[in-house]
Amino acid sequence: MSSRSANSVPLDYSKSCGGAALGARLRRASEVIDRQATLIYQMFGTEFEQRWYGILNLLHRFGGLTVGEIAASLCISHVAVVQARASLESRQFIKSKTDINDSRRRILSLTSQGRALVEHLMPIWQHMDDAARALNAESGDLVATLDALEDALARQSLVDRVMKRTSLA
Amino acid sequence: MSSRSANSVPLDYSKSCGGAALGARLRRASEVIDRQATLIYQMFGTEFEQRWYGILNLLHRFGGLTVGEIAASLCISHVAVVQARASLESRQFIKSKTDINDSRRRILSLTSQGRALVEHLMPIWQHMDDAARALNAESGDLVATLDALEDALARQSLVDRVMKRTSLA
DNA sequence: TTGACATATGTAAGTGCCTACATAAATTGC
DNA sequence: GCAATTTATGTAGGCACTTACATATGTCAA
Repeated sequence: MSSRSANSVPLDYSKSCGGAALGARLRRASEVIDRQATLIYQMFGTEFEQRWYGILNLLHRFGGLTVGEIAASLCISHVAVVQARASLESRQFIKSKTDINDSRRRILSLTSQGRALVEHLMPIWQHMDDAARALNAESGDLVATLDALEDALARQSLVDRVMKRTSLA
Repeated sequence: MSSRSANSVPLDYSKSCGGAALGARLRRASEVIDRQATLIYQMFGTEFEQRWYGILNLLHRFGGLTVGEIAASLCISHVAVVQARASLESRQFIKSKTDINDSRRRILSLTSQGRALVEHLMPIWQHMDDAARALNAESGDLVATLDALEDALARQSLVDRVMKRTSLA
């Protein structure tokens, strides 16, 4: 490596950054977790996409649900649900039918293959939960911290906080 | 809404989920922050992409750097840097030249327009830093918690933690 | 000094979300 | 009972990353 600048460039600059890098920091953490989870499914020999998790779990626990209900419950856009649905339906893990009482709605439910997939992955998910609980404890309760962040942002959004400090306020 | 199932579906199911949802939880938080930051730049009337931030900051503080140096410093892939570079260069905020001593390398640096953009955004970034510091305090030191999470994962990865609990160990 | 390997950058395609927009069906007000 | 609005779903394309692979250049050992 050239000695031109190597000495002066920090090894993990994002750690030293404030506001505008907080999102990047969170993104990086989520990507690490996602990557590791993907590896675990691979080692377990099961084709599985992260985005299936919430939907499969909800359908397994609560039976048939609409796209909108799932989106609301998982706090994601309905579009994300629609996309995951396409992916799950093409592999026949879920099926969908139009609601008899409201034909705008589409009710999703597990197929027997979907149920089998959930049963198959249950032990892995249990282990992941255990591991996550340990990680959470070791990190000083990340989950509580994320809850607190959401609360803080609900009290006053980042936009409001910044605008308050600006001539644009 | 039909009464079919509404009562039984939790409002924020991802909060009640453990391991496999931790990544989703982090992702959601990062998206909230990113979205708000995007709004702030919009209100400030400046076209700005999130992914420019780290690179512009590094180049502003440390002068010319290579793609690899930037990637290492920001803990992102070199591909992410290459893509951001294309975006920044097409708008003439940065320029690049091949390293004289090693023609595999490409040294990126700010143009005068790039420097002007950084100077223009400095006050906003300062406000965002202040706001982030406040959010960090209100959330119970999110940054420290993320540091601790990274440390915990470095001690033992999620993969190892799960495999240890599995017959695959 | 040349062949094997390592390093730096770049391209293509994928991931899991998103916003903006389109369409169809239900509801509401007049 | 019909237009205006709201609600539910769907499509197109974007974002900030990623992995897998391709190419060019440098390094090092026999």
